[in-house]
Amino acid sequence: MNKEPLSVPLPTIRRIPAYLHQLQEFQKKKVEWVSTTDIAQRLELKPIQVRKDMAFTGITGTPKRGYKVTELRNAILQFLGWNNTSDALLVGAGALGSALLGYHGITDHGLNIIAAFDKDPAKTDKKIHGKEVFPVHKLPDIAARMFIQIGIITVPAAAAQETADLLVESGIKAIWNFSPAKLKVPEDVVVQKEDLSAGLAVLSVKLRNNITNPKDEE
Amino acid sequence: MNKEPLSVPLPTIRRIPAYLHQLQEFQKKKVEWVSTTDIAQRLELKPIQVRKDMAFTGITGTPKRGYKVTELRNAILQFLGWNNTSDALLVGAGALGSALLGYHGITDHGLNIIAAFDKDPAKTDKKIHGKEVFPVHKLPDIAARMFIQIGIITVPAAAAQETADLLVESGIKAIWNFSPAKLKVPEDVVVQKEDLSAGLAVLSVKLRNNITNPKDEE
DNA sequence: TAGATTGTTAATCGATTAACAATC
DNA sequence: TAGATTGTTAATCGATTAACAATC
Repeated sequence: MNKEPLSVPLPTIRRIPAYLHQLQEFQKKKVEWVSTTDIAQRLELKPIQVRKDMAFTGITGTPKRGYKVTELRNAILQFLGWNNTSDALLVGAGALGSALLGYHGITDHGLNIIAAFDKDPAKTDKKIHGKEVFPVHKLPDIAARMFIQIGIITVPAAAAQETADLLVESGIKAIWNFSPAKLKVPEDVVVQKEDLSAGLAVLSVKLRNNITNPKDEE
Repeated sequence: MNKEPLSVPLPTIRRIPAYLHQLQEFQKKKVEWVSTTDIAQRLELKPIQVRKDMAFTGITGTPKRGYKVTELRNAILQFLGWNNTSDALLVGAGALGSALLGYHGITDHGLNIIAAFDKDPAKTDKKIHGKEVFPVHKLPDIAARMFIQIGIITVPAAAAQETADLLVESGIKAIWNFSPAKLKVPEDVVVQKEDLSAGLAVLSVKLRNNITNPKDEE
């Protein structure tokens, strides 16, 4: 049954980086053991949920003491594949693309952006935050030569599908899509859509509810 | 029972901007009627799910024909409160903050970033993408005078809580938090955490699964 | 008209939470 | 030791999906 690894619930996967963040804080403070009660309190979650999530990393704790901080951290890095960084290419050197190029700490998340691409000649053949920006026609060659697996799309919606097609042709196997467009890709390519507007929608609705029903703390 | 408005499922709220995007595409093409089958197909969702979600906007369709594009679009804008834009302030004029300042189309999402703030004097008293960047000590006065309700945090994790405190003191009621820190705020302030690392974690796990189990398309 | 699509009610599925025995 | 915390099994909750009568 090759479906086993996929069976980790999506909400669990999404919470795991927050656990990692906490564990790194504990590690900085030289704390050796941590309980799910500690972690849950900091993240405003229920201890039982943290415990259930932790189980997916394969680490077992010890009753009364909790988990070893370092061991748990390493297990999470392993689980996410963030212990060694993967190379990635970014297409679309606009405002958002530049931000990702300049985002230190993205390497802590297992990603190393090698270079950027843009079809606007005004943006190419210079560096943004120390990364070279190439004309987009150079992408297939560079991607293939370096066996890049991950592509990041930060182009406008209208250009997103053609960008995805180009990445796929160039051998990319995973796309981090920051455009609002739904991408069509072959089944062996995974896409993760990062949708700011979804988050903003939640904020908008929460704000409206809070104004309409003050003190509604449930 | 004042809990009623909150009872819209969170996943529904997150999907709604994607529906809006599709409806605007249809509107551009001068399409008058749209069915949930159409929308679902474009977003790779089930029609029944789209129909269930639409019900929360209060709009009813007509059997055999579907929904009126314009009517549905307006209902969604109304539902999200994106029909008139709210003013917002942004704190942290680094790479990500600059990106948000330069992000056209954020006004389509009901947000109008009035100004930015930073505590680094090197970044202040100039404009980024046409928006003034002020020293952070000027925030309370500007926020109060303009009755700003929304604050955007794009500072590093270490400075996130103090930024949140400042925003709250200045009368902000909603915080869009792009830092990995969990913020403590009074109960009448809503926080939406935007967590890139959660998305990247999902991508990492999907990629690993796809490599380990090729052809696993389910 | 016939067929596609809606809205509603019920069934299923999956994630969260609770309960509790085991234990360092 | 006593008490806190783990891991497991069961119960609950909420969202998704299915079924289907109503209908333009």
